[in-house]
Amino acid sequence: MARANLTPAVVTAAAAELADREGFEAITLSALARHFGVQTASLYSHVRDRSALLDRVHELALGELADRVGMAIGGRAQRDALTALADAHRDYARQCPGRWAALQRPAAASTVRSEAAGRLVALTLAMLRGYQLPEAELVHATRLLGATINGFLALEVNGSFGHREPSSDVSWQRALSALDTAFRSWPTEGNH
Amino acid sequence: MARANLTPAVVTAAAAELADREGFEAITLSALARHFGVQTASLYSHVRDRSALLDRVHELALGELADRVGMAIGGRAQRDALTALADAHRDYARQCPGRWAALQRPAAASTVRSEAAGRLVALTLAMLRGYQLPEAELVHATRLLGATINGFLALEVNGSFGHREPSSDVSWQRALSALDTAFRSWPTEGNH
DNA sequence: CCGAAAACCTAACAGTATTAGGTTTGGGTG
DNA sequence: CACCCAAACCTAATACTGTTAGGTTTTCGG
Repeated sequence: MARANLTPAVVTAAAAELADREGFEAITLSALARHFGVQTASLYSHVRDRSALLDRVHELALGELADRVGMAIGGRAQRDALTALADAHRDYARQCPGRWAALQRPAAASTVRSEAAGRLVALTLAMLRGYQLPEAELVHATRLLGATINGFLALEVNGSFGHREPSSDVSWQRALSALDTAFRSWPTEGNH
Repeated sequence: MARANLTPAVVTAAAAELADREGFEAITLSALARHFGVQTASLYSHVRDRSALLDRVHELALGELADRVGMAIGGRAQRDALTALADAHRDYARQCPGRWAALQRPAAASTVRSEAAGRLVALTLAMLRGYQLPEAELVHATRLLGATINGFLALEVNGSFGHREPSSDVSWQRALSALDTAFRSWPTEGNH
């Protein structure tokens, strides 16, 4: 049998595809080894352990998401930019559910310092700056934005909205409207 | 050795305490068996399998959360009620992180129909009705509320906010203000 | 061409869930 | 009170999983 000639990047990519296909929990060294026609133990030449592999998938997903967000918000401002950023997240969660799930676990220290993380933060801040918030409030706005988007998508992905009417698309519009309003009329000091 | 005299409820309670102490992933039949001084296989007399056990913890947590929310929002309305409901969630997530984590996984069909779930939904709707939203919008408001609260707490619990300044308490206040504003000025038809 | 690094393997261990079937125990009934 | 049966518990086995240690093979650059 020809050898697989694996690299950390190849293993990580396969893990991401496996996660999208069969769920994040399906990322297993055994399954990957089977996929490559290799012994499980051999993977340890390319990845420190399972946890490190999941961290790599996390960072991969972060980079892909940042790419999409960058494409989406270019040239837009305020609600248009907000919608573009949020929809980019939502499309990613739907098209790559396994990768997206990888983003829900705590980021490794190295991921926090990664280029991908910095890029996504920068894009988010760029979008928010269109709302002219006080500089000191940007961090709170970022947290609210992340909480709402991730919270909504988590509920949507795991089926908490049921398949009930009305469609969650309408709820999504309402959520974006609420965020847009919040950013346009952000409370200032004294106005708790 | 005297026998443990287990019941499904006792096993579930121990699983919940284990989760709060060592994390949701630490809920393992082996660990519970060790805790009770019993063979792992013996637990299958009381619980169908691990998945069913996690579902039971989920439902237990749902009931406890509904209790707290019920206590919290009594006699309050609008922002006071919103704050009480949200803080009840937040306190629960902090004091019972393992139980709270159990709520993040998809609810079993039986849990959806459970008394606890119905009670929490009813309390949430009661709070929202104080805002005089159109009846057809209650679903969307509920989804936004759940998304924001769960999303915020998920980010807070897994340390995504870092331990950076400013404290997430301020961000929490901002999020509640945003929700309060959203509910008070909910978009009506034509007002996208 | 050859030597070293990288890729891969075998072997082993530990922990986990799960099933099948047997044993003990305790409480209600004849 | 004896018995008996259902529930509680056990033993034994299987099948995964992750992980480490150390050996073999392939490949590629000098």
